[in-house]
Amino acid sequence: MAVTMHDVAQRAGVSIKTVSNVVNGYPYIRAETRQRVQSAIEDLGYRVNMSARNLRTRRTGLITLAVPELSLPYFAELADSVISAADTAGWTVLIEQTSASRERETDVLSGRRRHLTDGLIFSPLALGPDDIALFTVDFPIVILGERVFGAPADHVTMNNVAAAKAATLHLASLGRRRIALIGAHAGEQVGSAALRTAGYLEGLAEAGLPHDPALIGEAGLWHRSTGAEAMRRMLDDGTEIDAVFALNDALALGALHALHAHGIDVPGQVALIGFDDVDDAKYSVPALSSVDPGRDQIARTAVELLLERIGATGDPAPFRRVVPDSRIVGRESTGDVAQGQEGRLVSVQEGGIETVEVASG
Amino acid sequence: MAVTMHDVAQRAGVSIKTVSNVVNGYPYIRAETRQRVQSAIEDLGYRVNMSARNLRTRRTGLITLAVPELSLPYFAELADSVISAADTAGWTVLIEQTSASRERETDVLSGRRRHLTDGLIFSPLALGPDDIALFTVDFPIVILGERVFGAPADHVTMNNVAAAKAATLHLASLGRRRIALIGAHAGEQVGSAALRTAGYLEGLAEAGLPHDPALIGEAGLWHRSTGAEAMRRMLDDGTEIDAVFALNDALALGALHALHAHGIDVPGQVALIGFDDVDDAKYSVPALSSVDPGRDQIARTAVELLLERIGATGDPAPFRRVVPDSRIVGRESTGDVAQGQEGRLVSVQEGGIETVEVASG
DNA sequence: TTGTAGGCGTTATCAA
DNA sequence: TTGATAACGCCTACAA
Repeated sequence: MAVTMHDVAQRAGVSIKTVSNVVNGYPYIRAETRQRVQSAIEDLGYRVNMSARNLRTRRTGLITLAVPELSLPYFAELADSVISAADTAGWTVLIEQTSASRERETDVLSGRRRHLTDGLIFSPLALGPDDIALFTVDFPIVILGERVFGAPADHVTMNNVAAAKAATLHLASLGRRRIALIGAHAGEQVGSAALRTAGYLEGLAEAGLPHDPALIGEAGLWHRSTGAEAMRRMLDDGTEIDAVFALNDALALGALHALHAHGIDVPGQVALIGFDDVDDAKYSVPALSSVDPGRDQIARTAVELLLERIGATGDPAPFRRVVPDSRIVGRESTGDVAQGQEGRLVSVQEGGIETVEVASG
Repeated sequence: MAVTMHDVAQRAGVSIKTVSNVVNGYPYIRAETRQRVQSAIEDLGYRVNMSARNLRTRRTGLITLAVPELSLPYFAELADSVISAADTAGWTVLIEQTSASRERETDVLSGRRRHLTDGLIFSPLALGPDDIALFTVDFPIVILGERVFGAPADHVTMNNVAAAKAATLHLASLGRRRIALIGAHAGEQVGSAALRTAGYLEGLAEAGLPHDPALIGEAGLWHRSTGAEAMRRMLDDGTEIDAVFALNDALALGALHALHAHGIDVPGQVALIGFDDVDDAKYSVPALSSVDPGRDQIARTAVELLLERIGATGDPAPFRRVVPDSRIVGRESTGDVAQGQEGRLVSVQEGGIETVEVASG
């Protein structure tokens, strides 16, 4: 049977409450008493029973991070950052994988596991603006991305349009004229695909390049395999290109594979840039240029906002939308650095913080 | 204030116990009563309070998975598999990152979070055979890997020696004579590095190749960067090689980068094989041959063994050691397939199950 | 088939 | 500075 505060109290010859005080760092305890309790705790190997504490305090000390899939490097790295940030603040993270399915994303908001944690950092991929009502719940949420603006929650997003535009302009500045896009979602109005595509189009316009639909490659899921397929299709169609902007790094690495398979030199014949700046990017051959959307800052900010709201009392603060700075990192795949050299910072797109008006939930 | 069973009972005009029975699927309830309770639950938006249930049942429904780092693709994919397997069985996974530090690994066994979950799947990287005593705890553990054999726990391990030997023999079978190893840990007696190195030496011996210390490249951490460095050092030293066995895929991808930077053709001049068969392997250029250690089966087996032990009553079953089959997957980097083709199965090393004698903890 | 009583281990309240 | 006592919300016995 597990050791309880009762056992410790008995052994130390004090009351249960005193043990509790010692455990929780209550300051007004005689040093001698504290010492005796500490010894008893160690002798008995006592550990606080979290379930009991949680029941009593109505807090679990856990937050949920809901992402599509951990095996996607971007989300694995994000999870790493979120866990570390939460850990520093003394909190523990529970990860939910949604597989980007509508059902599982809904479940995250109202399912079985909901009452296990005190708050949610949520990166939705299936839910959209029509589902805002689902976000009206009795626990704080921080939403990553811009699929569901208007939901009663804080948002931490990427600088998608500005960063995509900057990436496109960077390719244009290298003299590329036939810039393909890989990863588009036809007809979608919200989400990263739509925003990054918009940025791409803005970039083309600003560079004075025409928009050719043949240069748009669809890819529903942003995996290496779909990136490779989309690239292959475009090449097989005989579409003439001299640059590729892939909407994330997985797509870019897949595209790189397909380009290589077609005997096309990167960056000689085709310059390539991705998005996310995952760790892999540095080590592909050639090393992949990418957009660094400020992942670590996103993670830290999300945890910060969430814990702030969990700890908040009184009137709810207005919701905020935070956009970290993003950066274009030039590497070998755009010829920004010679082979074997580190990536270099090409440009920075500034983010910002704004307050969002939402009917309080 | 949150809705409790009490509120539901009142609304449905039944006792608390009846609500509890409905919630927990107790069969002997009149359909009409059940219906009434269900409606009350929905009207009120009632959710079970997990803390209270956990306190009462002494179960949390959570298990911990402790790994070094999620940003390492192998562990991200392992976590994905473990979460999925646990989810299927109705369990939730809490991930702890240890950064392979001794302190954090010890913490996993006895720290603050220990009482949050019912069991532990642990992939230690710092603790070793001298720390077996730490594993004598009052909750079940499944250990991944073979650093701490003898600990009172079930083990799920890779077929390290046999698989490494097979990988080495595969390179030899391609006519390679100067097979380098990347990722060795000098002086270490336990752990993946030691075992895979042993397999490499066995492979060399069986192929009748001499062991040349110049062909052994050290790399403490198995990251892409350290793999690239180790490879670079060896190349800069002018060591003659025609094949590389990297002890994991991250090292292999780093090595590939370094080989490329030196203008060396893979597999033309140097054949390359990794270990882990992470998703990246398929999409590097050239696609990376690798050892598939049976990750998914490892995850499923670990979850299965753990849940079995959590649910066990009565005398403890003897500890088991399970070794899934491993496979050599040949791709472009060993010239096993032509460019653009899928990998092919080169060989299978059979694992097995054995019972381990350990003084019961 | 349903209800009542009691306790799981902790923290909050209020005295002492 | 410390102690008694009452919840927190649920489940297990046992009774009806």
